[in-house]
Amino acid sequence: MTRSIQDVARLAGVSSRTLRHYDQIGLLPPSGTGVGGLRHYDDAALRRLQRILLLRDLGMPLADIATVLDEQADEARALREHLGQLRADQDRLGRQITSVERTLTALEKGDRIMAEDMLDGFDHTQYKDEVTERWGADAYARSDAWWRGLGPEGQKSFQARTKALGEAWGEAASRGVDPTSDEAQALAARHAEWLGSVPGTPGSEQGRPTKEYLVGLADMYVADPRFAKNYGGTDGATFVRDALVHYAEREL
Amino acid sequence: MTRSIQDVARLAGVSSRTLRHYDQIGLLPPSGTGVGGLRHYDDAALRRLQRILLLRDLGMPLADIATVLDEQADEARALREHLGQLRADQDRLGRQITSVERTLTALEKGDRIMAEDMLDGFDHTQYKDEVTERWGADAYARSDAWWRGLGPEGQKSFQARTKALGEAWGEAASRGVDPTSDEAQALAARHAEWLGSVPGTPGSEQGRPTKEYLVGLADMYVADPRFAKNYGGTDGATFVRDALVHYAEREL
DNA sequence: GTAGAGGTTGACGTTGCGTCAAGCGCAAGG
DNA sequence: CCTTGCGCTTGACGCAACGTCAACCTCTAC
Repeated sequence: MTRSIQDVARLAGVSSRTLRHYDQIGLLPPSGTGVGGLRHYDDAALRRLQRILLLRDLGMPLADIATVLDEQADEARALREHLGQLRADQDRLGRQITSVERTLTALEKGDRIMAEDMLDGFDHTQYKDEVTERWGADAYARSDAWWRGLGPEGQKSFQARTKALGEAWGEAASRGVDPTSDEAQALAARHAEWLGSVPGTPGSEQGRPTKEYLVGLADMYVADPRFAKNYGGTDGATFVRDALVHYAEREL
Repeated sequence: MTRSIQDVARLAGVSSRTLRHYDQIGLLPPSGTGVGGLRHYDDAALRRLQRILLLRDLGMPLADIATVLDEQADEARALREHLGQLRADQDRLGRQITSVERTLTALEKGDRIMAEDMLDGFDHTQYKDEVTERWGADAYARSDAWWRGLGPEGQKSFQARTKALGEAWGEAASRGVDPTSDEAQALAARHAEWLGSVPGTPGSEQGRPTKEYLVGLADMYVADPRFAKNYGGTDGATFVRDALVHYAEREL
């Protein structure tokens, strides 16, 4: 028994266009054609369609489905590879989500927080006492809440960005780049954007730190060895400061 | 001061093609053009590019970015909507991942037994090579040892039970029985018990398969025609799967 | 004079179909 | 007999975000 393209489409819950597409790419040719080129499908074709749709629903590209079904490829291996792809996508989505959440938080509440987490080797509790003393226990609590709210993924993502930024600075410093050069200024822009993504940073409501905050922070990078070590010591920190100050005066 | 397209591309870490694309769609026109149509970009364009790239990295479509940046749209609202989209994608991915994992589990652990005794007309050596290749000689040897250990009587008995079970499923499926009905659930129980009697089945130590194994297997019945044909094709296999999944969720 | 670097404008390829557009075969109705 | 109309056919464009040629131009350096 054979069915028309519409019958098959209804049975399988897809459009007839999809079936013609599958025919076109050779994924599912009809079992035969009648007058006027009308496609008809037998049970074998239906079963093949079911397998196709299952794999498709798993997110596998049609090209991969074709090879798996046609060439008796190692189905398990294909699925494992596909699983890796899916997990990678999920990770990326998770990072994007925490980023968007962070941006939203900054936009909506503009919470108070200080830069201790990322400036101090990523141990955001390391300077708890100092932070508490300087900005109050309340501020610390909120900062801590923000940090924990990021979740493991978000924290890792944030640390990765922080680390990448620090390395870019260090690399540019070691090459003796001019702090006022385009390259250094681009880094400064990234730095400012990064700061702006941290809720509580003065100016983060606008997505970028205030000029005063940025300049003050830049000085601190040089003055405070805990900061300086993240940028290759005093020399590196000096470079960073000069670049940031230059940036702040021009852009902010 | 203005920069060439390559300068901007390097500074921002994108390709010049991307910049020309952004020009083409009106997202980021160059601040001016020189001889021969050479594009050049000023600082304002660079800042706009930075914002574009930030939003792009958050996974926002270029079209949305354009509206957000140009029409002073509600950025927070746009981000929230985008966040919803991201979360939906993540959910879908999560479901796909668990589905693939289940399918893989069934493929890797289940087929070891099923490939020989049930899927292939009860010729348990027919796919010896395939089994050996996929899961190692050790796995095949153990399965084979179990099978031989049953003796002629035991083997005949097992085959009879297997055959009877398959026929009962097929008969119920053809009558259009509800997978959640008592009748179908009783069959599911028999099926689970049957599985539990096969050494190597996850959970067989307790005499019944684990929930995960049963659900994964159920999916395979639909996905793999070698399984499906034992239950009257895809339709029958779908019925069996639905009944088994329902059973697994309630009983295991 | 000529090569090379760096730029330009097309235009096609990618993925999985949705969505017209134009035309054909067959049945019912006027 | 002719017209509708349904169901189907084969193109062909559109979408997202560019990558990747291809052909051509302009300025500089040797």
